Amino acid sequence: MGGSGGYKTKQRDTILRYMTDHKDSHVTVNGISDYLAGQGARVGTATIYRHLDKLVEQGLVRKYTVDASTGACFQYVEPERGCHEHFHLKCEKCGRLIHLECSHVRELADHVYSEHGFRIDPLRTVFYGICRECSENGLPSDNDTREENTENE
Amino acid sequence: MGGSGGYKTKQRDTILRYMTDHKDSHVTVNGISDYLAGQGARVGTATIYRHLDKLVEQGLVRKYTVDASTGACFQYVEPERGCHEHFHLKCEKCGRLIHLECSHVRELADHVYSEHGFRIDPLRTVFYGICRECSENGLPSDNDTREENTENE
DNA sequence: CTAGTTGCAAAGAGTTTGCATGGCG
DNA sequence: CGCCATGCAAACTCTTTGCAACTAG
Repeated sequence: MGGSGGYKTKQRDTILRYMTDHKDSHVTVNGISDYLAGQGARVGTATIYRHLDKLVEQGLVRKYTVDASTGACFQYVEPERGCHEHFHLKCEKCGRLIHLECSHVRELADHVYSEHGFRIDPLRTVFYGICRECSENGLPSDNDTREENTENE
Repeated sequence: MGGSGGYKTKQRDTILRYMTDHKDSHVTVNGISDYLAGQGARVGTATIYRHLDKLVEQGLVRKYTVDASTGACFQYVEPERGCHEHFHLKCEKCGRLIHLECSHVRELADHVYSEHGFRIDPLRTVFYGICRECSENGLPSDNDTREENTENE
């Protein structure tokens, strides 16, 4: 493929380093932008999007969308480690996104694949529900969670 | 408080009927809007969003986001079929929605609740991945699935 | 009559694109 | 020097909100 892939620029470096530094969390374009701005290493939003796109194509970064109005999340994927086997929990009340790294989940994924022939994509799949904090602080009576008009953001 | 749930209006009826008529496919707000406009039963976009939101809260409709720039997808959930009891798998390639009735999943939900304090909402949770048919017919070489997300739409 | 509902348009949020400038090679 | 990369702002798309008119109960 033709050479390209690109020049080695300061911005590309900055973004990639940010991604590798945050490989354990999902980051948003806004988050990157703000952080870099705070570091005095301001990078234009368009540039961030363009690099992230390239990285996704190269398989170095995964992109997933939790909610249409929230914006996409990105995460660095370590080439050596292959696929990350962790899932995400999203609280419908506080909107928090929680990491779930748990052998049970991996087992489930294996089971669904071998028994049902369906290969679950862990990075795309998000479990919706109510997190511990919200179910403790939220309602005294927990008779029906769905009624709680969520302020989805 | 509230009440509601509401008045019985022509628009609500129109939208709900559209949803039940398309229970086997995922629809977008735009799709609904266009279709209704073509039928002479034009309904404002805001109204569609508002009703869909309510229907989601009531558990009659499921919402999921495939891609930020594509818009959210909605699908009617048949109350009689007890879809509240099980989970769904959504194939990212063919778009099919598969019902997963499996004790393993419930076990996982239980585990996540007892160990991680997170209560998963089966109604809203959708597992994304690739279904059996697509992974068999889809790619000639299956050395790397990750690359195959071209026509994601 | 009262309160929820509708629709339009404006406001927001996230993402993409055009274009002139700047930097890598 | 050629060509890709960068930034800014404008353009777009999807979604939400404000508000006045409307309608179900």
